[in-house]
Amino acid sequence: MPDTRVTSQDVARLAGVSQSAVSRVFTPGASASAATVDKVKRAAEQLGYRPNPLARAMITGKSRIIGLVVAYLDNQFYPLALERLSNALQAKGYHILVFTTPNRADNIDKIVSELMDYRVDGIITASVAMSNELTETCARAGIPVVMFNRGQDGAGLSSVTSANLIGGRTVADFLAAGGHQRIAHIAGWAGSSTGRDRARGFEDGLARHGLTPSAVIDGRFDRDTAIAATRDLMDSETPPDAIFVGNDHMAFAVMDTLRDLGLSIPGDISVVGYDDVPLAAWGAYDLTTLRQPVNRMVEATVTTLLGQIEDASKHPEKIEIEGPLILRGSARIPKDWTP
Amino acid sequence: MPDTRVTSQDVARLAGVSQSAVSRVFTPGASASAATVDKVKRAAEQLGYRPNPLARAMITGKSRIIGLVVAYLDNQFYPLALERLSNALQAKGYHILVFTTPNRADNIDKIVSELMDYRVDGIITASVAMSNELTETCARAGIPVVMFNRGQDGAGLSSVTSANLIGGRTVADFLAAGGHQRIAHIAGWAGSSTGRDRARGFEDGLARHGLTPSAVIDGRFDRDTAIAATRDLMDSETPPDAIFVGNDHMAFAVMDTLRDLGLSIPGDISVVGYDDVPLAAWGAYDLTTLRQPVNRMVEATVTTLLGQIEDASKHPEKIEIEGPLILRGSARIPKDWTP
DNA sequence: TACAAATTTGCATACGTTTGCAAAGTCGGA
DNA sequence: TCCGACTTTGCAAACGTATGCAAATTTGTA
Repeated sequence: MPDTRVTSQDVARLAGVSQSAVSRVFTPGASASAATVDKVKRAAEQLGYRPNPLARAMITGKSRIIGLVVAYLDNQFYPLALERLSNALQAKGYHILVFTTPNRADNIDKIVSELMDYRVDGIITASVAMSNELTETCARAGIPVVMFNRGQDGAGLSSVTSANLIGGRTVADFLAAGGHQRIAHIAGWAGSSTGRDRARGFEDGLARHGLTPSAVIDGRFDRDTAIAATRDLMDSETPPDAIFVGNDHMAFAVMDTLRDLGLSIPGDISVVGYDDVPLAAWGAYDLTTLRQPVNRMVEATVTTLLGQIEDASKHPEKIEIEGPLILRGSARIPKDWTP
Repeated sequence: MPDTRVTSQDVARLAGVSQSAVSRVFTPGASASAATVDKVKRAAEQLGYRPNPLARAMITGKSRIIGLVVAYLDNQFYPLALERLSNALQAKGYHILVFTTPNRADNIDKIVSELMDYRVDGIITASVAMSNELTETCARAGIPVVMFNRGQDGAGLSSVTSANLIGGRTVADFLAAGGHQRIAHIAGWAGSSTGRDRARGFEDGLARHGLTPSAVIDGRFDRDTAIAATRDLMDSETPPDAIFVGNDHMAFAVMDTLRDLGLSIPGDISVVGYDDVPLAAWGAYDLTTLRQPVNRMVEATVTTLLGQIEDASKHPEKIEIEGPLILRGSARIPKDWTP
């Protein structure tokens, strides 16, 4: 009957060895004879012993805990990423300590302090930007940070994003090839690299076709803002016949609003999103969107982070992963379209 | 310039007091003179000292970490709950360590072991059932557990759910009053208390009106299963004119499928869900559904859990929270309907 | 068989806190 | 002014593990 609080001492006593021996048996790198390993394992099994990760963390300085800072979970993309990240890290013996935050900069300061208190081995920020000052703090404390789905100008931190510039350009090509005349953009939050890059790629892309967006509005990655923006666009003298929306979450709001106005999609107007969250494939929206390959992004995030944890001399890297445009029913498809 | 790894020793040295004094200043209950408090705070500020929670956890046995076990994050209800839980717990100085699991029982065993390794102060399981054996293990280890959105027959554990029986009954009343003739139920997973209770409440409710469900199919809280179930239902000789679906997540699938079949909602058939996730309010679905008051459920969860943590003698309690039926456009509304 | 090299083992210490205990200090009232 | 009651303080021992070091044991080689 395995009971509470059994320590390496107890195991040592039962196995007739020293506490150090027990420790060594449970420490991957350490040396112990086959005989000791056997005795100790047997005793440990019998008592139901498992090493205390907290005590271990104290002495090694490694907690095997990764801090995850996340802002909003209402955009389906993030829970999905969280789930995948947790699975991948669990498989490697790490766990995720969650910190939620409204996207206020001052708040992040506090949160990073708390993270450092817990001696997390690494930090993943999802949809959250880090000030340069904060970057510096983490670097000095030797805690690797990976920004997930957000970039940063300085070379200080690792980041994993999709190829937002290329993605924006692809959408531009697609909409231009579709023969749309007035193409508007409800952009992702201008305060985020992700939002800016998609917008820039999009405008660049249009320019190549001699076009320019009929309007660009900051949607702030927010549903209500996107709804208001859509209303404004459609109220104008020359409403758009296509809208590229900065992410799927807003695109759904846009589609709801357009239908509210009695418009047909894509008959009257095309809508293209960004992310390809599962909901985009559901019948009610059937949204044409540029996929962010969440699996590969998660994989890259974990690899980079663990790499930096295991080898502190490793340099931060900025990883961009390209995703395809997923053709569905919310936007007119050009004849002979090839991506 | 606050730097890495400053300990209470360093602060003590600078402040000219003993290390214990520093500890006492940072320990809420302890006694220290105003003069010491001042000296220590000043020194701590200057060095950028913050107590190490791991060391604290070692000695007190309290980690201020709550383990959260969660199965699937694709049903919007759970990320939302997670976010709220995290916020509420953070406000109380606790943090969430996430454990994801496919819903396999054997897996849960391992996960609970890991949780106990980390000496979590409490456990919240969301949409996950606990075996009686496991319940026993936690009880013996003195770790309080609250099951969120899932109940259990034995009296061993606390649980917080909505009033699923009453909810199911309310939906039955509503659909019966709407004059529907053949009412089917695509139920939540029969392996979950939540799914069973809603189904039972629903059948009881119909019985009161002298009705019986035209069909009951286990949808397993799964989108694909729900789609298949819907197809089966509509393929039958006497297809239903109303479907009560065990949760919103499946209800969306049902609506997509019905529309695919060219049916009009609620003209040809009414659909009612359960949860009232944000998506239910969006234009594309506009789903009539029974609300699970997530805020109050989270509040109750946190209160119960922290209560048990702070007072170990407290008994587990089973809390049920009633929610209203939210009337929207997916189901015919009876004249003069009052809940 | 003997001896050097390599491996295994135990001892003791460290990690950064909290806390029981006893000594020292503070305060008020007679 | 003196004494008891109460508060504050420092000392030292925990908490459960990892690890450097030196002693002990095993292994390999001539």
